[in-house]
Amino acid sequence: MFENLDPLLHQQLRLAIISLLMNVREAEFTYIREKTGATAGNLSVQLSKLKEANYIEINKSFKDNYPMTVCSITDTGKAAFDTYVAALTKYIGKHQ
Amino acid sequence: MFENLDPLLHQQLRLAIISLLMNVREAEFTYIREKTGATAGNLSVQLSKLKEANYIEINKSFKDNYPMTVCSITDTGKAAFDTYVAALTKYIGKHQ
DNA sequence: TAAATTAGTTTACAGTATAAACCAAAATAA
DNA sequence: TTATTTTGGTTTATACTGTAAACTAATTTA
Repeated sequence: MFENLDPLLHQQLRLAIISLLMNVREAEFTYIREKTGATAGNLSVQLSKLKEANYIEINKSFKDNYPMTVCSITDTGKAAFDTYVAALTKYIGKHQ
Repeated sequence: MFENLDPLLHQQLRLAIISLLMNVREAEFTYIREKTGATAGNLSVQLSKLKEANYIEINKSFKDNYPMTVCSITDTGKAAFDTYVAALTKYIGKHQ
């Protein structure tokens, strides 16, 4: 009746990150930080977890002499998000 | 951009409980346990948290000489669920 | 009368989330 | 030039949470 909700996605900040990345090709660390309102520390940790699960890719480079971290969602991440949304919808389905 | 998700509702079992109670006038402990697949211990803890927040009411009585715990959602709980669903929808909105 | 079942609660532990502390380089101010 | 601040992060300590296991207590069954 109630499917399991992917614990990696069922967390506010990580869900917000993935939600953002579903809508853009890629996004900078700073951009994600601003959009989500997260602290840099927290964001760094949660991005690492998403990367470990292969839900996102992280590319570190330099831009104007400053480090720049660019993130993008993987196919695995997209699929996980779709599955999560489908499951979640069954919890809240009749009431949206 | 991303509203906060009520942490009390943003948890699988508690969300399942509330989701169930949105659809019935009241439900027994055992019924909720079967529907959610939770262990009795976990269910007991999470019901207590929902009660503390006044999201549900818990009535303990006896039925056929056995204790019987009956739960129902409060107006506060209904409002919280609606708010939660509205917020959550913004995270997953475009992809449902 | 011993064992199993029903219906829970309590609690100890593992896992998670988060902010604070930290790092390093670059830019700016004094 | 040298101190201070800013940028862009990472690491880590702590508090919080979720969960299963252990427990309680009454009842039923063998």
